[in-house]
Amino acid sequence: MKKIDIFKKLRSSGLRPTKQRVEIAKFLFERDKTFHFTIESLDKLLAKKTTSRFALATIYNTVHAFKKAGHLSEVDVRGKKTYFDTNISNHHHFYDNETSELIDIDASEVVIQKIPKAPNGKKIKNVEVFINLKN
Amino acid sequence: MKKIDIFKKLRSSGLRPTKQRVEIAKFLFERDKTFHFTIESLDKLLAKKTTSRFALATIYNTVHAFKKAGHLSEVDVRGKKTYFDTNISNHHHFYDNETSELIDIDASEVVIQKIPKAPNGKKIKNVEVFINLKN
DNA sequence: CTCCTAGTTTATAATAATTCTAAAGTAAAA
DNA sequence: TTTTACTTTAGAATTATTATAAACTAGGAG
Repeated sequence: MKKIDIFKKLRSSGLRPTKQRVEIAKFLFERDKTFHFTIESLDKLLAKKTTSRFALATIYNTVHAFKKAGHLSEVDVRGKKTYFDTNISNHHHFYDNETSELIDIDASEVVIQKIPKAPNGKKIKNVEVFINLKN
Repeated sequence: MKKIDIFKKLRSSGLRPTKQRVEIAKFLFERDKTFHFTIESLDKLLAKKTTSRFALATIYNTVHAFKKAGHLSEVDVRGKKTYFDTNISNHHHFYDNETSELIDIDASEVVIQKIPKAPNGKKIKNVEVFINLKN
């Protein structure tokens, strides 16, 4: 994804393309594979990769802005830290407890044959399959 | 579950049946239906139900001891608080975002037809299905 | 191009959930 | 009954996250 596209992506979602947002967006979205991270890991990786310095609050702000705009999704993982995912399509996850690592599973890789009805007055928003791994 | 059984349950899992543990265990396990809670909600409910007072640290200690002994399970829910479940059998959950409420789904209610292989060198520990609800 | 304004970044403080600590208390073995 | 190891407790410490308020900046108005 080129810089011009990053600009478009930000603009179209009502986000001013500031220096910080562009740098973080480039880091997150200029990838072939999907990327999973926590704020902490992102902070460390950005510190290594770029010469700029980002306040932690900026990383929180930016990641949440991207999430709100639909450019990032949040993953349900047990634990204190919040995990984010650059893959925003409907999909599932492996979770490796040993390494605290998430791996995407394409929606087509999982077929559910039977599922219960939603309780009275409620509807099913989405179904997440979470496969815990061991060695 | 009678008091004597609570004693046995604690003893058999290497936990001294102290006053606090017995009271908390009675509150958690003397139920027909499974019970979902966070430390905060348990603390409030205990404060209402019993005359005794428990230090918050004791509730944390006790709940973790029960979990370690296999009497409670922990549920993956996105958010800051940790959810626990008195249902320790393999099962799934509905999650109502509006009310932050969990509802158990019996393992037999969900049939998965197709699932990907675990990555190289890893095995599947368990599969959790999490159904998000909306109104 | 320059000024203005609303949106942004930043360092730091505040909050929330949880864990740690060390002293006082208690269960159960000796 | 005494001893010892395990528990409880209040409060401090830690960790992740959010709020605050002052300094900064992008982009439009003139």
